[in-house]
Amino acid sequence: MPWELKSDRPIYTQLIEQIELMIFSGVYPLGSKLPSVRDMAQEAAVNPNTMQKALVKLEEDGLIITHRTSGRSITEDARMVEMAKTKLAQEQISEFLEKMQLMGFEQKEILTIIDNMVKGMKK
Amino acid sequence: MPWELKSDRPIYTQLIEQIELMIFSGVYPLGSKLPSVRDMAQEAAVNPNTMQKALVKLEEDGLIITHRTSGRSITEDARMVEMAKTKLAQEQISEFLEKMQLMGFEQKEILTIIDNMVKGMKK
DNA sequence: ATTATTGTATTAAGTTATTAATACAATAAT
DNA sequence: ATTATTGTATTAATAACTTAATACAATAAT
Repeated sequence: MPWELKSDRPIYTQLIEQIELMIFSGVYPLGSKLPSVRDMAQEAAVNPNTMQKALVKLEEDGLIITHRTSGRSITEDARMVEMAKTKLAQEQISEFLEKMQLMGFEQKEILTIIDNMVKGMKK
Repeated sequence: MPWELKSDRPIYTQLIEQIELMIFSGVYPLGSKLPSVRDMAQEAAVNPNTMQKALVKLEEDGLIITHRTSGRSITEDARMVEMAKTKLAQEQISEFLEKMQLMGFEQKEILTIIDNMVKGMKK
């Protein structure tokens, strides 16, 4: 796992994204144990608190479970992973729709525009 | 125009939004002259540079034209206003779609989810 | 030509957010 | 019981961003 950390955005958000992807893609299988905060921090060459911050967020999203003194593990509930994915998506979406409405777009317009843009996307 | 400025977000972004709405809604008609930066700043009870920052952004978006020493005016081109609106929208959208794709969503999924959420919106 | 008004550039101050350093608390392992 | 390992909490340092203060430059108005 090549932790790719750029400096144009907060490190902890990048950690969140990459760990998420590792969970979604099975690098960390459902139910498996995660390395300790300190180990993960060292591997990513990051301060333990920064890694901690990322892990706490992932826990809030339901992807990770914390066992007070015996470390953390990935949830065993596959639906939970799907839900977390969807929850994150919906956060993005409502944030997005809110902005669009503030800009004065009607719902129909929004759908039309997105539809066009999606069609215009590569692949 | 009751400049409503809260402190939970940068002031200049709020200025941008409100001026945009004033343009879209005709408070500042196409081609009309804007008050000077200093006047607008005073009216909004804000530092001139903060207002300046907002105006520069609006200019980049094509809504406003700057006449070096004789102030600024709203563009006369109605299509320009529409385009600016659309441009802003598309920035929001591509940013959004990018995130969604990073999260591993397929295009079809994205459309479906948005469709559902829009249907669930009030009004 | 002078003055007043315009936008701009530069710099500093203030504020918020991010990251790091360190100490603490709980418990599994021995 | 002791020790080592775990996550947590608190505080400090750093960095980034936002806002403000001030000085500059260009030109329309007189």
